[in-house]
Amino acid sequence: MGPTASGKTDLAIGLRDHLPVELVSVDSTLVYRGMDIGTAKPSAAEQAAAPHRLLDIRDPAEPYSAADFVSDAEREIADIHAAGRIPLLVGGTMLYFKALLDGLAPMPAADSAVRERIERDAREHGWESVHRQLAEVDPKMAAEIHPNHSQRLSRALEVYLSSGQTMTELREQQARERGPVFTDRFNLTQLVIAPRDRSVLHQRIERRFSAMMAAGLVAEVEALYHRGDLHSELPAIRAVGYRQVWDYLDGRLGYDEMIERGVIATRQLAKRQFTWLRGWEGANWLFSQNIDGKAYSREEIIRFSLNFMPSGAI
RNA sequence: GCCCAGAUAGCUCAGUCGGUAGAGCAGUGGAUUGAAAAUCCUCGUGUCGGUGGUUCGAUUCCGCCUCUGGGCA
Repeated sequence: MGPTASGKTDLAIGLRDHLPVELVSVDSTLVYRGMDIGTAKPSAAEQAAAPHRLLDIRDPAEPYSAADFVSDAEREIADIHAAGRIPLLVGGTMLYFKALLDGLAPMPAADSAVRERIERDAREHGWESVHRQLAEVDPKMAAEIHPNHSQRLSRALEVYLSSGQTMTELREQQARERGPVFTDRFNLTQLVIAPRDRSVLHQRIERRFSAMMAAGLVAEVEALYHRGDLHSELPAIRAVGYRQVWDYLDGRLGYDEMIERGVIATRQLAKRQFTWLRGWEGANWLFSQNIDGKAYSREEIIRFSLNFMPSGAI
């Protein structure tokens, strides 16, 4: 686990030379085909040397979800174990990690018709009205969710409207029926890789974004743009970098502004990932720079991470 | 050289009929159960360009200086 641009992929590939691991991507954007440069997807050469699972499994028009990930990842993990190898899950989509570790409540999948109905209701009567409706059926959830948080408000009401059960009830059911948790089922080692100083990560992010531009990010997004069936509301097109280039192609951002907004969005993503990671139970931190700010070499980082591995694995 | 307009938070700017100032963006901390690279919440003292003057009190009014635009030479 680690924030964007922290060197996760590089470490994972390096570990493959030392341990019998198979890589499983934990990333909400790497699942999309045709989105390679902006997602920093491992190159063809890297994938040839170290195959990643759960890459390129969706078209950008198709949404992917935390629940999809959990079932896909469970399947890959079982498959890797069956082959007598160790699954190495690598990525920065922290909700996916959490969903895999803690499980999800038995909730209905997203329902676009119900979702649209709630959207329309919100447009006509405001989100306060949606919040009030939720408070009537699920006061506990309504109290937990900020009235401005349209996305979570919508989902909570959607769960009730499409299943007849409230999110609170379904979570209680999840707690009651909880089987053996992930950490009981498997011998788990959790590693976080990140630089010590935020400013170092900010520099890496800026440099990497420039490299993405040089590698042809605009052309990559242009290809998606010209397909005609994609739009800016899709999860894939809302991804960091893609959204800003899309706005540039739409004429809503100038070239320099596009780059600036893209870098800013990446920094903000990293900040949110840090919020997840800081409080992560069971995380072993692996800093990619020493106390003086000097960057560790790839070999040093690999060696440090091997120290955390259960001896039986090696 | 002259005229005009500016100079206020990291950036763009608002404002103070004279009582030492606040928005957006950035940044920070947090939340997060089928959109999560999404979405939402919290946090704002800075010689108000410098220096003299008027005043009980000047970032605000006046003079001079410096710098930045624009115009005229």
